[in-house]
Amino acid sequence: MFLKISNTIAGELRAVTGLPDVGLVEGGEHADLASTVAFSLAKTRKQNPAQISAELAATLSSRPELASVKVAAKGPYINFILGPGYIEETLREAVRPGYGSVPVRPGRVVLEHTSANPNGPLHVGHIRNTIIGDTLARCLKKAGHRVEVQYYVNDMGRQIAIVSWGFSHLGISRNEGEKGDHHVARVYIAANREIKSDPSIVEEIDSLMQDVESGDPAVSASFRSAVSQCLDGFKVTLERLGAYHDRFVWESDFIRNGDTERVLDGIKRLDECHTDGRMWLDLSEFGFEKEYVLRRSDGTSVYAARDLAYHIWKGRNFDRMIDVLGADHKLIGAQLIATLKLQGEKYPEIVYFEFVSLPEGSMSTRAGKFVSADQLLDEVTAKAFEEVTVRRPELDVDKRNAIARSVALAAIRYDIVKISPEKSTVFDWKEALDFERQSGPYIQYAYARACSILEKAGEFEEAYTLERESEIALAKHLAKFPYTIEMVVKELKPHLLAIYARELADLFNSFYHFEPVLKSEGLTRKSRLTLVKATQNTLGEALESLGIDAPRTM
RNA sequence: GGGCCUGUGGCUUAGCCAGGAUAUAGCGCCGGGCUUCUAACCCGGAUGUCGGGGGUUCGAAUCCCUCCAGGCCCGCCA
Repeated sequence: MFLKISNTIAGELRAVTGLPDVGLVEGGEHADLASTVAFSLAKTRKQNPAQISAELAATLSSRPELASVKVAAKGPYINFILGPGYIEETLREAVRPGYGSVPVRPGRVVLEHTSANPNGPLHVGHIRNTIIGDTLARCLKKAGHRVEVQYYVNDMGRQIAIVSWGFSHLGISRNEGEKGDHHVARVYIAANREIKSDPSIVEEIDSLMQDVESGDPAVSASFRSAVSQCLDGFKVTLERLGAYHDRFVWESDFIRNGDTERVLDGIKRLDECHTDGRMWLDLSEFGFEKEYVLRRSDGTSVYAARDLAYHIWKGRNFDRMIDVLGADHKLIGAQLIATLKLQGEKYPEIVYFEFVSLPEGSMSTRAGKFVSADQLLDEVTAKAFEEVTVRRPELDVDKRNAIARSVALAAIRYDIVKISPEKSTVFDWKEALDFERQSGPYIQYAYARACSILEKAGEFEEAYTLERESEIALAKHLAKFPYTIEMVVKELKPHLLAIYARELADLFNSFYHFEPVLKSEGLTRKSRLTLVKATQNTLGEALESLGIDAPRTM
């Protein structure tokens, strides 16, 4: 609704001024939308901008397309205030199930996220990737895109060789009840300690990497076993996080099926390719000084070569590729894109996020310095259970456990997704365990409240007459939901939805405290109930897109 | 040394790419509000050289230059 009226107003302004850019901005407290076009016209027309805006406002007021919009000049600004017709149409749309969704669009999108190395459990840094990626996938689907979500399993890297070596040399057995990924971390940390005290082990690691690339069955099986064990642990964590992958793609498959060799053969023919024992690309025409090495002098391929094969495969099977990667991948991501361009292949859109560190410094799986996602989930869930028990002591344990799980997931996902990805953050237990303002549970609570009102109200006839300030502000925000989803998908910025949902909950809570719903009467009651229903529906859709449960009671 | 990102009240943060009207919220602080639709809530108040300095513009948190501070990257690692 908001999108539609914005386009109409912009179109009218263009028609009236003849300018392509009509300076349409948010109106703040003055209006719903405003135009600053009078400033730019002031120069060419050599007139006072206030005079121009007054004239334009008068002209626009008489346009039939803007019949439901109040147009008024205020100084140099042209203000647009959306009227009752807009509110009514918004409410009619917002009460419908699936509000904000659009029909399926042509083309398929492949979105890769998380793809952490299987050398230890997912930690609070990795799950920033998971949550950004999963939220994007949900928003893309809501916006009508067909999406396949993939996890790229780095199963033949040096880290995995170290884990494999550790398993066969250190005899570290799995503890009772220990998750596979946590066990792998202990092996990995111990193996690194061994390497540090005896650097000659590095030769054994190198030899393992050569064996796996040449397809040695025993070594491959050993790698695969370690990776599978870790991945099984990841899957449990991802499930708890409410994040879903359609497919796990194994890096080694691109060696086994010959894709990597074929890709390297193709690259060999490029002018930018140099072979001096190793094989590398000169990407200086793209501004990269660094040599982009694809094959070692011992003949084995490096990660970049396999990644190239993976992306070419994705590009040929999908219409659009999106990768979610840590900011440490910026250089290699840009090199990957440059190389794909050289080959005339499709290249990915990459969403980067900055690092999450601990108060004591950066996280390191190798050094055992990390807070695992499992630990975070456990502690937040325990705290949530305490909270639920205090607030709802009458509920039985199962019910309280269910709410606690839902609240914990909301707290974790929201805490992470609300921060714009380009901001590096420091993990803070106090914030993670806070379920109040600007949190996921806060939004869930608004939803549960709306559900409670609707349940008590029973059947009612919908009506669309809103008069109070808090009602109108709420309804106007509902109108922006489809626009917000559009923006998230267009800009690949999931935090916009997080901010939107929080603002919606804020406005609903204010409305709730100012205007009685069930105790009001007649048209007012019907209209307010319709507003509550529209809000409940929109909050539900927003929460679903954020990967957060929408509990009817909490 | 070079490249990328970040710097907004004591703390966290939106807005920046597509420049506009007194800069968005939260935490914390001060003061109110639960016999009233779920107080995981609401209302009011104090708190800002939008890192510093130049520039462009009628207008700069937003664009350009420069400096400062922090993070990340610059492996025949992934």
